[in-house]
Amino acid sequence: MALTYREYPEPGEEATLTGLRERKKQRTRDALVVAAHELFVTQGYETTTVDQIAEAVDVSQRTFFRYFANKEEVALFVQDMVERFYYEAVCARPAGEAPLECLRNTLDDIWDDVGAAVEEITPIDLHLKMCQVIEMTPALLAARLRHSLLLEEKLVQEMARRTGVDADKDPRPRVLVAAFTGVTLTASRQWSMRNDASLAMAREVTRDYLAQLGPALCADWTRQS
Amino acid sequence: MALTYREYPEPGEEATLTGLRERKKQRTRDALVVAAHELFVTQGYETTTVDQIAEAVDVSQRTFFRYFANKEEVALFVQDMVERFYYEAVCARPAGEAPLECLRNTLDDIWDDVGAAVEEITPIDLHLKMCQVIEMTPALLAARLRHSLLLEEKLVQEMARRTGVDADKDPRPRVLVAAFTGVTLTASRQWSMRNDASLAMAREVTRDYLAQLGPALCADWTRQS
DNA sequence: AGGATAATGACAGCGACTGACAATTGACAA
DNA sequence: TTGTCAATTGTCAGTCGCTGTCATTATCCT
Repeated sequence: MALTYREYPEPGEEATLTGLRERKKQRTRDALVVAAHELFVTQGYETTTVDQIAEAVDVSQRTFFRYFANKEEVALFVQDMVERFYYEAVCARPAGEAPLECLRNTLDDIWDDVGAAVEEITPIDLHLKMCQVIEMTPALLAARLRHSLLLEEKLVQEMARRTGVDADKDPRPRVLVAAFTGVTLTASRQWSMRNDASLAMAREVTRDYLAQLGPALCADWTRQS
Repeated sequence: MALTYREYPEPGEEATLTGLRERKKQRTRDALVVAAHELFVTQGYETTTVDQIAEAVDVSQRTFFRYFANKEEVALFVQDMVERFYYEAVCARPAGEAPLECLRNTLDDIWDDVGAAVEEITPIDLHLKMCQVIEMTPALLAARLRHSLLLEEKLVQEMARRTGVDADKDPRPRVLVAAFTGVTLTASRQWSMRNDASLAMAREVTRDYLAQLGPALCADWTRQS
């Protein structure tokens, strides 16, 4: 069970589109993603078989499994792309920012670019509906949380690097990132369960939730925040 | 895919040990748990088949699936028991405490009782090794995170109830619980990866991590905390 | 003791996934 | 252009997780 996606920009390896072969592979993979998402959204994840997905793109089931290690992977493909996107945006931040600011500001900044990146693979509407399917489907939700944990570890390393602390001695990088991603996940979960979900809405909800991090830890909730 | 365990104390339904039938079922179930955990610990989760577990307890594979909805469930059985244990301890707390204090103090208080509760089913050593297997095995880690999310939602409701706020309007209960469980999960993860893991150690690591919640959110990490 | 009820075993079947091998297709040099 | 090599794909067989069904066995209750 690969934890990273094969076929995708390894660090240092450009996504070379040269050659008919490469282009054909990209097209097949994207077609599989879109076809799978459409099936998942219309008839549900569990009730969709891999054979159906393969048939929709007219490849063999075996070929499907050469592109995606398992059925979950094709379902989480776009979300994972967004996560990689976020991580790289964090790494590209100026050095001056405080850790929490860095994580939060990055999130606030990338939404438009995320939308563009998603559109290159699948219609945004489909992606939004797919987000709901992920939240609704236990197996997908579980896989999503595990993927988030992988991102978390990478963010921990980056925060430690930025601040010059040792993540193995000082718990603060882990604590910060854990709290941050915990709140972010909850926000995205609450967001996707709304029926008026949109990218703009995601930005707002996430911002609101993160703004409550300080007040929520406070002892006294009697005053309205 | 059941999200709760069948056969187990539903609210209001006592775990009646009356009757030979009930006792026999409990024994079979516990035997399955112990046999499964021993196999998982010695030869790994993925490489252990359900047939092997069933054979070790001398029941049919079909019977195994009458006790556990899937292979994951038997692996997470004890951890889930601990989570239920924690939740009920939270609900039994005095009303005066502030939300974060309540969650933290409960955690600090229950470790001994948790140990006793675990011992009733499986040797603690086995459970500790099983915790490591869970962290190491992608499928189990994913399932564990999803189960934690279920607990999270229950804790949100309880925190909202205690403080008299509406969890659908006020984001603070969700934000607090998300940050708290995020940090707690990270702590338990770091703990279980140590090779000197013990229950006492778990208490310490978790306490340390939670104590860093405030400082970690702080802008300035230049001073050693 | 005996009938109702619950637990189990045996079996057949589906879907996810994998290894192996043969067939096809694009890349590249002669 | 053509022939060779390597990458991609399809086919097939097989394992494992999991489920429905039905006959069999074991407990419960009067």
